[in-house]
Amino acid sequence: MAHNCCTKEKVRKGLWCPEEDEKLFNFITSHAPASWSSVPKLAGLERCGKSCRLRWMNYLRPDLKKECFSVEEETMIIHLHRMLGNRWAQIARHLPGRTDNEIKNFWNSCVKKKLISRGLDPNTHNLLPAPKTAHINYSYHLNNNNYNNQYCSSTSSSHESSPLALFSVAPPDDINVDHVPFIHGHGDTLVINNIASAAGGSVMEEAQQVGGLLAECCIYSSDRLLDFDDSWRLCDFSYLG
DNA sequence: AATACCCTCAACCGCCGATAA
DNA sequence: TTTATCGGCGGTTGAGGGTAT
Repeated sequence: MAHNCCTKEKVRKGLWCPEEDEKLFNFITSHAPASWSSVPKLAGLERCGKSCRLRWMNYLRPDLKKECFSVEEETMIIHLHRMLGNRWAQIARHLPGRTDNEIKNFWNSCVKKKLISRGLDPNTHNLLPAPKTAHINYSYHLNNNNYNNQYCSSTSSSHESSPLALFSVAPPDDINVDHVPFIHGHGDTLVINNIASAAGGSVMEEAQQVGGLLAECCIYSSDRLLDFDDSWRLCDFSYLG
């Protein structure tokens, strides 16, 4: 059923001009309209009430942030999307000054592509079928004052080696936070399967206690994005040629 | 310089649930 | 209980700007 305000004649559509913005802004900030459907007539606008509401909510509201999304906001959006799916309005409630529309656009134009490039399905946040896999020979050693030079290793076979390949690592059953993998290759993406369960679900907290520095790598578990923290670092692995 | 293609994002559309009459 | 209206939401569109050819 059409909204009452939308069925009236002389309803403008399309982009808002500065004069319209000024009329709407002045009206809303100086009145408390009972309903959005009454706004166009009272504010002297040839728009429907829905359009006025949208313009106010998404653009004119004084509490809106105008700057680009921060890294923290992006991380928050990814986390919330994993939990809530495409419930943009709910996600927006956790990000003050951001609108559902803005977050939706940001997701569709930027975040989606980033996740895909990291080998993750943006809808499910699970791993996509890897276009390339490289079984690697990897070793773990601690990079921490208390545990320096402790070392253990595990091996697997290798199909190919490319410094920028997306690769999947199946850690040994006994992986734990005493055995933090060391990664070379900044910007690479390392996918660690089952690390959360292997570490009792608190690998990040434990890893922070282990200490070290953070490498510029992207690290994911197969079922959730792991939170980075500057207090620990993944260090070394080597490909089998 | 001209054209095609791509990307971003503001705005619209259609649907849904809540509420009032 | 039914109907009309509204606010709110998610999906989609298309204008306009940027980039590649």
